[in-house]
Amino acid sequence: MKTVETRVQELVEKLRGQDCRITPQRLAILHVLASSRLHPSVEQIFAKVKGDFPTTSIATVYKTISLLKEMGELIEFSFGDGSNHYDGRDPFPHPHFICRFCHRIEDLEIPELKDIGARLAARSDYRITGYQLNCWGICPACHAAAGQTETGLGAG
Amino acid sequence: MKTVETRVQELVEKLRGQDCRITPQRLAILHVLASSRLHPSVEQIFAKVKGDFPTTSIATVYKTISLLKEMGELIEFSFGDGSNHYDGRDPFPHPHFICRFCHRIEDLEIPELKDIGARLAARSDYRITGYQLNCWGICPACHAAAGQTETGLGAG
DNA sequence: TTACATGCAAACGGTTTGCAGGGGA
DNA sequence: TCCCCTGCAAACCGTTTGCATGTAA
Repeated sequence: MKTVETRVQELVEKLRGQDCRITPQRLAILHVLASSRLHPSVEQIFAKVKGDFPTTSIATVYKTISLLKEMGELIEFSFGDGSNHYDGRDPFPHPHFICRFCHRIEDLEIPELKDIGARLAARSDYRITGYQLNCWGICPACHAAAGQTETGLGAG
Repeated sequence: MKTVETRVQELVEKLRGQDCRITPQRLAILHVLASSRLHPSVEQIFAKVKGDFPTTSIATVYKTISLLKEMGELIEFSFGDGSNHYDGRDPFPHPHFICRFCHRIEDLEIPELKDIGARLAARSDYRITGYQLNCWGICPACHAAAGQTETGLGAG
């Protein structure tokens, strides 16, 4: 995985290539996106950027996010919690894990599903061009913190 | 797969078991949920129910949906199109396909991923209790209707 | 008869938009 | 300098809530 600064520079160059200007606010947003492993919401990105630029508007965050999304440089997730979440580190589809208790969102390594993308893309009748695999459950921290009663594989 | 009427009766009995009343509006909602293969939104369910009960309120649809969701009798999806979609025919997780052009949502048969649920549940470190696999692409109808340029496996 | 469901309207919260002023290139 | 970007506020829209009335059991 590339470093945070490498990814920021990559995004800067892609924006410049689209005749977009690199403002201090945008740079701060890019840095949050490139460094956040926990798939932040717009509100969370906004909160971090505000630390450096207190006058920042949430509309600016939305506009930059929208720009990057159109360019295919970040993945948008709707986990049904009311707000969307974003992965700006790795815009290529990969499995995610959402803890039912603390709601943290992490990348998930599933070795036996490593080639799921190729398998899906190879299907001839449906022309699959992208996917999202989201898994819900209990993260190690929450599992350790409390005995758990939920078992089996239920809805969503 | 069970018939529409069988599924409606099943839902009726589960609601009765929770001391819920079976009103004509609810019965109509159950019928739409049990018969819709295309994973309707609340607005779409509302439109169908209104055909039989013109005075129906959308709040009633939301309340019944919420009830069934809590009972685990339907799956809720957020595909990022602004509204949630529901599967009341089969509340057990299974892959879905969303057409990028006509936005239809269908169940997807992926034989080689038939045991994905078991594989995920068997993972010891993360206690996975549910999942959603959503695939985006071009449905046969849209593919036939127009030449397509999109290839590869891009973001979500 | 009575507790629950309905339907209306207002509230809510995340997202989008319009616009005047500011600043990157 | 020029055009894009910012920040504010209002609009937007799916969803939730409160409450008086209606109705299933």
